[in-house]
Amino acid sequence: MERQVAAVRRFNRTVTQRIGALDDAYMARARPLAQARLLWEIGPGGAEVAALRARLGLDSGHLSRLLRALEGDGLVTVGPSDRAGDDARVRHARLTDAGRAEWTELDERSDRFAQSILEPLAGPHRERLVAAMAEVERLLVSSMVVIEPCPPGDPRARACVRAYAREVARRFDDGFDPALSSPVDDADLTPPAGLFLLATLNAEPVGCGAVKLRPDAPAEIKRVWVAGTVRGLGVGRRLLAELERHAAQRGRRRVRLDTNRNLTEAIALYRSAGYREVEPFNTERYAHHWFEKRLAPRVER
Amino acid sequence: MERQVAAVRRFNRTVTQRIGALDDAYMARARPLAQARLLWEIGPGGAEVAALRARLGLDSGHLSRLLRALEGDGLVTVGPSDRAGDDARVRHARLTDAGRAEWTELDERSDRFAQSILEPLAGPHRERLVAAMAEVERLLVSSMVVIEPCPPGDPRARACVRAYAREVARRFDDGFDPALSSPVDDADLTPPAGLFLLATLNAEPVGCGAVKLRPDAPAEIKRVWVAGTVRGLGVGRRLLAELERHAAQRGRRRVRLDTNRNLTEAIALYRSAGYREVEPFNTERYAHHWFEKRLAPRVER
DNA sequence: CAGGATTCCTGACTAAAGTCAGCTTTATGG
DNA sequence: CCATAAAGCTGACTTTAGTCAGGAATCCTG
Repeated sequence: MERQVAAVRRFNRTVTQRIGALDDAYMARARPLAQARLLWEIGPGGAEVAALRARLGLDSGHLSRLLRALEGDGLVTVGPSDRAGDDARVRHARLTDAGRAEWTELDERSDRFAQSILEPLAGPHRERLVAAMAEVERLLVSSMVVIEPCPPGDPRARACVRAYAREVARRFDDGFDPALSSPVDDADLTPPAGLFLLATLNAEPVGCGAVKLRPDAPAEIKRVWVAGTVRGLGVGRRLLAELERHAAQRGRRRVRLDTNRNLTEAIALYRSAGYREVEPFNTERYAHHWFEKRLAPRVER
Repeated sequence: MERQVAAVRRFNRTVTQRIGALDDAYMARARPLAQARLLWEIGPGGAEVAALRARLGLDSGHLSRLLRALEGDGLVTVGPSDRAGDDARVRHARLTDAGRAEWTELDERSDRFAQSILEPLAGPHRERLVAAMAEVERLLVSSMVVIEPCPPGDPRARACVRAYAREVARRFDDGFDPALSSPVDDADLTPPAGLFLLATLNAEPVGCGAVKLRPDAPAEIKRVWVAGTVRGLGVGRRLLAELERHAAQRGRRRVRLDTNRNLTEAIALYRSAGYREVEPFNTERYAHHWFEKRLAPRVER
């Protein structure tokens, strides 16, 4: 671990600092960095002011002033949304022609900067750098995924469950009709009857998982799903572990689940997480495999 | 190439930006970021003011003021070097006990930050991240190596040649006595009689190479050396290519060199760069292999 | 439709960063 | 020993960044 920490620190120092500083220098033209970044973030398609504030993490007053500055330079116009019926409080920033030209310039500079990094390297090294960068990026992204309890009625939770249903419908041999599957009630996934976990990346939902805690039955895990964009990065495993931890904490000694034979990664995950296949314990229409795992009793924490 | 540029840009954006910002946040305690960075950079061993200025890229006035601020807080003392005989204009910054305590705190924060990146990842992913980070770092470092012509009498050039002699003395079966080797005159490596190239990383010399251009003989390459810290990153290949380019530009159609059998990486490099082994063309005491390469005639540029 | 919540804006600041000219002290090369 | 250069300091700025309290317009909810 110590060695790993040292490696991460060295990386932060050389890469983050140096590249970061250079990137800023390339970005800032005659303009203050914050303005350049904002212009960039608005982009050719325009953006809502609220979204910009969230993405750049700026104070509302500060952002307003930056927008006024860009407006003053004739690069941006800020006005209400063009679609009628939209919330008229929400304002929309758009690039003018001059702004678009400036944006293109920034885009090209960014390209040139990336090229200047690749250019001194010989072909194979170049390919290795790109591959390693992609790997770092993927893994860092996955380490930024946050998992927390969430009411199953939350819109983000609903979005995940819908995505889950869509995917399952695509992958099951005979499609998926929710009406034929045993239904799950929101109340069963709300503490203390159960728990729904939501995985988010930068506040965007990217996964979910739930556990049902019936009074004197084994805990039952449902709806473990991970978005394609972060699959293969251990998010599923983290969700599962978190659900098991919760069940153990609530005194359950066993946890079980059923799954479809086409969900091969899920089955692999369950096996490698210590689940053993058992006889069917329900009559779920779409299930082919039933798993169970014994939990070590855990102290309340 | 386009795909690679896009990958680098995505990396710059997500990794550099996010990690960079977080790193700053961890670094800055109650103190302004620039002060914290400076304190960190001074380190437990102290540092010369000029070195700090170079490393942090700060204006002399700005740095002075930052030092005064840290001095005012009792964290740093600035005075002349402790060794007698040193240049008394050069001032040396040292941490006080309080400053050392603060430094330790920053060090621990940096550790904690690195841990917070690793912690959400499962073991194997963690190892992959560390490996990928190391790879990115090495390759980026290599892409920051600058190769340029340099007078062979320059102190940095001399340092490289000394390092070359030391290494060669260690690796040759029978040591290396410069007196027994055919001597190379500085004048032969100075334009137009020849060329000496220096490879530097952040202004530190990390490699060299030279070519001798006798009037009507093939160009002869000498003293290609790369420091251990950047070996395996294509610096040797770049040096070689640059020397060949120069020879071609000066009208030479062939370039040759001799080498010792123990310099296996060098031999592999020459072969893969298109050199073919030829009969001995000189009586160099330490040479076992003689190589030659035909150059494509190149237009002046 | 009243009252509260949202969204964005402005005014009035403070803090930090960065710039530049000129000064003092110390080295160095004839 | 003198002229010149180099290292670092101070004073006197300007520019950016960031904060916070209110205020107008718009929306939502009962």
